[in-house]
Amino acid sequence: MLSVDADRRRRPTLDTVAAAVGVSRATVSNAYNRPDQLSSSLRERILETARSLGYAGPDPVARSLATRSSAAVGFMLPQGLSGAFSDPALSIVLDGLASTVDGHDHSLVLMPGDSTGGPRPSIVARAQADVMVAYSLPDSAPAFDAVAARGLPLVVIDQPVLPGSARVEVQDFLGASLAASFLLDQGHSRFGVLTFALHPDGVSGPVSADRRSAVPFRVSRDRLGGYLDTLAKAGVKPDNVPVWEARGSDRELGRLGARWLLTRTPRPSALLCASDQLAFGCLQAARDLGLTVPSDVSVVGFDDVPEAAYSDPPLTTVRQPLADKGRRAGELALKLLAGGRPPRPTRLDVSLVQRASTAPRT
Amino acid sequence: MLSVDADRRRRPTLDTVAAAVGVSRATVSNAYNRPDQLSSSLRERILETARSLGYAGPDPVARSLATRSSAAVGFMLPQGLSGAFSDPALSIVLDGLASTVDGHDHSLVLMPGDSTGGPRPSIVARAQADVMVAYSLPDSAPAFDAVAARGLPLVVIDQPVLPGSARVEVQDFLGASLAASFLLDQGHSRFGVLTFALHPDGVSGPVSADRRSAVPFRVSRDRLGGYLDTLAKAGVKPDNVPVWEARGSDRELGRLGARWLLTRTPRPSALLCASDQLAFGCLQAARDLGLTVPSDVSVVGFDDVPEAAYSDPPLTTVRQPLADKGRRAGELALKLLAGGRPPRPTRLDVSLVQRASTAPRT
DNA sequence: CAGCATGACTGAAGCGCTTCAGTCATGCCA
DNA sequence: TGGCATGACTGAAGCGCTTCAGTCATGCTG
Repeated sequence: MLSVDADRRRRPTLDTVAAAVGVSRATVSNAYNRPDQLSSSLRERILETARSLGYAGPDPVARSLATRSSAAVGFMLPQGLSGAFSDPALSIVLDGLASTVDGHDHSLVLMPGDSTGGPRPSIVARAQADVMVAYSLPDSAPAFDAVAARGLPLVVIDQPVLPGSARVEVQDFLGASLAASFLLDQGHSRFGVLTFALHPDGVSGPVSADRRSAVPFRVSRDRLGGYLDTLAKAGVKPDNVPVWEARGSDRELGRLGARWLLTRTPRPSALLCASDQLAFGCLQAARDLGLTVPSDVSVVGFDDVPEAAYSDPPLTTVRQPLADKGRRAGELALKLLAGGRPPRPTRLDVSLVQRASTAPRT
Repeated sequence: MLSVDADRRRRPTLDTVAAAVGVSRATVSNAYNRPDQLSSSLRERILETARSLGYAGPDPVARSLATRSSAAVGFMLPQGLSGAFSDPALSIVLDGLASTVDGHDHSLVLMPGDSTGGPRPSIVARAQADVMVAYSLPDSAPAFDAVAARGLPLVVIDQPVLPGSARVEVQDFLGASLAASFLLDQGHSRFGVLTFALHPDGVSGPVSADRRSAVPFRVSRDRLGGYLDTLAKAGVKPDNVPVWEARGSDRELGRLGARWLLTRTPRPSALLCASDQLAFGCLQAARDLGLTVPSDVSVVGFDDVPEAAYSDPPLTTVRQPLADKGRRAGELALKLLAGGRPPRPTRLDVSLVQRASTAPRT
């Protein structure tokens, strides 16, 4: 402990190096940040001395203070990382984002959410980032106020418009509607819907009518709405469509919900899921119950994660360009950072990918 | 652009608030950080004024500079986030870590690696974190020097000891050896091994003898070594065991490698994989080739990710306590931050989980 | 050779905050 | 009433860096 403290206290600074070389602090700073401002021989000498003194370069924090920029983008998640990373869709988005900002020498600060459906405001208030990206937080999450209070630029992904923020999103409603139409065309008439969280309260279970109103997660709202509205237009009353809400989007929660859905009477001949993970759970549940997909029951997912092509059977699903979503968000973040105005929202396309988990109703 | 700049310039600071309330800057600071240092009525007044002025609390960067602590832990990855997050094992570790540090109001800064097998030194040098966690980087990655140069405390996961660093690791060699012994006991004698990267150069393919030496990734080294040494002790010469190196650890790369392994002559009756993801790829490859698991070929994985219980067939695999690994790393990081000395390495247990992807040789 | 552009380096003013040694009433005890 | 502990607040010294307006030789032009 003592020695750590001592280490800290002794760490050389710009001044140390400047004194050792016999130049001004500004010159040493220039040696690192503006090589064109000094002769290369002097620069070499400075760098060499720095090395021998154990000086690792300008302190990032002090640098950030002086430049008023921390070269980092904050990423706000609706839940803890556990839930987050078990969702491959998020991983892909995050990767797209990370590679974009990393390419511009910005780092990524992760801000996990809690039961309120987003990071705590105190976390946001203290995060060392100069632009924030929100990923599918509930509408009016407290985190948004915290971002606004700091006056940080904001990019939202899968989120309704917020004043002054840039936005990238996917046509979730349309995608869901494509899937529902497809199944209707295949002759199905008894449906079940499996959605992920409608509310951030961590509840799983059958969805009552009142829980279906004022859904704060836009994605859930649109996918569920896209399914139910399309069915309703075709004459399938929402009241006759059992809906299960899973508190997260993973395979096991999907299995649980699907078990419930597949034991309703009459049994649905088609299951519409809000994500591929949930759909994988359905495949499992069907197996558990001795049902065959797709002859006994058709299943569609949403996202088209890579695994959807390899499941057994391969999944019919709604494709959205996940990596693009992340990349685009990264570009927007960098643009806002550079002082750009938020452009009009980027809307990404969806399409239905037909594989083997669906079949015409026999 | 103008307005953003103006916004920036106008943002209130502690001084603005202090002046507005008519107290000293120190008192405003105390209102936020040491409520016991002033009367609660004054504190209320300060907070109220701050709110009305649009002051969001002390600037995190300035605060970090003054306190010489950025309340963040850096996480260094061997690859880009894409590869990283497609690996559920990493996600789980990261979640354990994140929830631990988040509970102590520390944030998480991600530092993705590149083709050198770790984050670029420049990234490390500029990262605003006061402790670093390295996850399975290659031995002597340049990132380590950068950490050392900054004098930051370091926690390594799955990594050989580095002077002054804390360490948590899993008994990979033992785990691999358990799996190999098990298959030997089951009567198998023709094996194939599927490993993830031995070197950070992004090469996939059959592994030659020279590539097998001086493997910089400890995990790869130990798992591969555990497999081959155990087989060798039982009389199965390493030269007779085909080994495929996948450049990453995902299902598709596994499938590719398994296709090669399963088309060797004689065909292996058992496949030993360095990860569950690779093993899932084997299951797929076997299906592709019209082989049945486990009657035609047995497959074992490594990690025991949740999905291993649900694959078809469920995977026999080596279990390691992934979440614990992350949590423990988080605790160590916090401990080092508090000035603690690195304790002796934490060694986590492994065990073999038998499921349905293995069978006695017929 | 005067005049001037150029290159190389410096001084000092911040960036916004924390912290610690004080200062100054106040109230209490003997 | 003197002495002193206590609570409330302040002044000023940093934290380590960037940046911009200079300063000062130096060499080039006409």
